[in-house]
Amino acid sequence: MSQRVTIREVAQQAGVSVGSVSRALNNYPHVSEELRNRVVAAALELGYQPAFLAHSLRRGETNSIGFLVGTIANPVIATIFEAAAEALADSGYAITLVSSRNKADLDIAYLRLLASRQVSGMIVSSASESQDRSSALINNLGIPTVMLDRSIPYGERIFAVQSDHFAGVKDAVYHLVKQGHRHIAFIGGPKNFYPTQQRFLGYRKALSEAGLPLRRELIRFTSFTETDAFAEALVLFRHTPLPTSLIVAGNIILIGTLRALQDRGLQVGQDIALVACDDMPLTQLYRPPISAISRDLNLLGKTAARLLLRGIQDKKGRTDRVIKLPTALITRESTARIHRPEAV
Amino acid sequence: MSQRVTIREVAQQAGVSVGSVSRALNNYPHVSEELRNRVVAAALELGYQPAFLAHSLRRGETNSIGFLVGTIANPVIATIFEAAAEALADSGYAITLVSSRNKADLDIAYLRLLASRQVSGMIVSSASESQDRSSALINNLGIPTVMLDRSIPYGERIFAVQSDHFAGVKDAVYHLVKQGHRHIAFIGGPKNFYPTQQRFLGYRKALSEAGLPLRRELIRFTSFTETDAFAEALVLFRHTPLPTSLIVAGNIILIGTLRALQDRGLQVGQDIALVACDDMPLTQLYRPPISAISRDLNLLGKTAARLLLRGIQDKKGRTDRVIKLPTALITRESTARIHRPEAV
DNA sequence: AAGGTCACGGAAATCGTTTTCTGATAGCTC
DNA sequence: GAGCTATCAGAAAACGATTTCCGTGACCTT
Repeated sequence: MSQRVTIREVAQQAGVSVGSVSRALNNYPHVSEELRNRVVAAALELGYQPAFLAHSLRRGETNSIGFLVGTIANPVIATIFEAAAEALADSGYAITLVSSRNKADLDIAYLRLLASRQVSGMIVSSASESQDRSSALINNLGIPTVMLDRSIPYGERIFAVQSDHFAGVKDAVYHLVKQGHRHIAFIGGPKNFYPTQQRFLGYRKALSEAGLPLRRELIRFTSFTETDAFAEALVLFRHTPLPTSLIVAGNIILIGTLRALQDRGLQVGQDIALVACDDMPLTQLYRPPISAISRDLNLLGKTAARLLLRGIQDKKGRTDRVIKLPTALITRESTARIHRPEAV
Repeated sequence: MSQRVTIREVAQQAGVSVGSVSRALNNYPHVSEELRNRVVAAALELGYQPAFLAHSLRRGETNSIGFLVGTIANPVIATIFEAAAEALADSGYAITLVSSRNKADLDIAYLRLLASRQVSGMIVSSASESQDRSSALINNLGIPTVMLDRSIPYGERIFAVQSDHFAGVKDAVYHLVKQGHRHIAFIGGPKNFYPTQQRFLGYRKALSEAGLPLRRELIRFTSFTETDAFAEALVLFRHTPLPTSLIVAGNIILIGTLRALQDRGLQVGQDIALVACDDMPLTQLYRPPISAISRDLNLLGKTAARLLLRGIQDKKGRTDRVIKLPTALITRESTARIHRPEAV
């Protein structure tokens, strides 16, 4: 139907050679003003759009970025993505987004797909148990890559931007301790998941600094699904005596936990104090509002984009390879005061 | 560094001609089992990955789909995207995702970008005021396109998959009327936004069927931002007498509305009955749980993908060009019964 | 034994650009 | 006016695949 108009036709229309058209359109030096005008006019008239594929093939780069996520349906990830996408688009990159649904096989398959599509760079935020395998693959591919909230692999042009979950949870524990809590429970994501590890380390560190014992029965780890989180939370809530406070490490897990609380007829802030990770509409609007370890998702995305762009351009890996961003504890009614002093 | 291995080297390694390698790898007929094995072995050994760019350039198609959204940070859109992405990936397509942040200029720019990247098809769910301009552009581009929850443009290979918002809101109004409500307010998105239009039509239709008047002062339209929704909701709540029930058309708008309710100290289900559009964790977990007009987002995404794949393959536009999917009203405590009979 | 099909090789055209290489023209110096 | 240097134009070679064309044996059928 609408046959693609090629550079050859533009050249013919303008009465110049093909090479000159290319030089004129790509703002090369040694091109007379008159020629450039003639070419631009012809291109405009014919509605010429350079063929992306031919351009990239010759240039050897696609100007596109591969973005691998565990699931984009997680609003936290989606927000980070959007911020990064804006920054990358400003620099002329388009993003190929692949979602592995947290399946290890798909992580690998998608990384290969992105490589075969010759992306100029990658941002990776997958979350399967295949950390090692996919890290190794990322190293081998030799594509500049930014790991989002993941531990960094050993490679040359591999970078990472992380949130300081360790400090975040430490702050949260301090806060709870100050409110008088001594039975502080913890529900985290998978054990080999970087944010979970950092949060748990912060939890342990803060407890030990406060002189409180680490109680195995107050600690649960779960997968990323609401149903698993629900089940693990129930296990925790069946324990007697009920812990007086709880730190929930993850927004999906929070949903499962809240369901479990409602299932057991427990009131947030009344029967148990609650701190969530990541401040979302749900934590703000819940009754009572839920204290949260917040972080600037927008900044996270923008930083990842900037880091990647530098990684793509710089031949020398001179820049810092890891950037750690702060968290901030927002206290709300869910941790306002202790309502069960007898349990403390 | 890791020099790309070309088809020529594979041919040499396998001791066959370049053409045979291509035929063997692409499952062409007239290729002996033995040759195919030899080629596959050589390819595996060398770690050969066909160059995507060269392949696409010659074949004239990229096997990639452009996906344009207003914002992927909206969980409803993200969920639909994920479902569609899975189906498309199964058919060997990768997705280039662009997010216009509901800006009209960016809608146009991104559509052009996708076209210049020679995507095989597009799924479009943008939501700016540029409906007409972008519709016209989509028609001109001649790329098979599925509109997500949008009115369908006139073009040949343009399709649409929509939710039956009209019926959904009608059901909601019927439900409220049955509960005894006669002052039913409505907060919608932008007026030229297809779902808003359909929902408002359903609202009007149901009111008139129930013999209730359409009261201008009970109807508000807002943009997609929480802050705008908050402001519009406040205007509504300052009106006296307060409407006894409210239908909120959109999940972002719901957030703003809930904030406004809390700001005014109004209790959901107590001071005002509430029906939301789209069932989300927030509607389920809110206290009291919020009635919602639900729809199968997964089905929506899968259907869009299927429709697009058919549109790409079929030369003849024989298939239905619009698919409408049902909604289902889920009643919860937010509309359980009237607590202010005096106001009815 | 003639004819047909099948399985391949080898070379070359093609996709639509960019980039290199080779000239050509103009302007300048002396 | 010869010689030299910028400055550009035009032809052709890439980029790495797919695809076509032609040719050649080998095998099968009748």
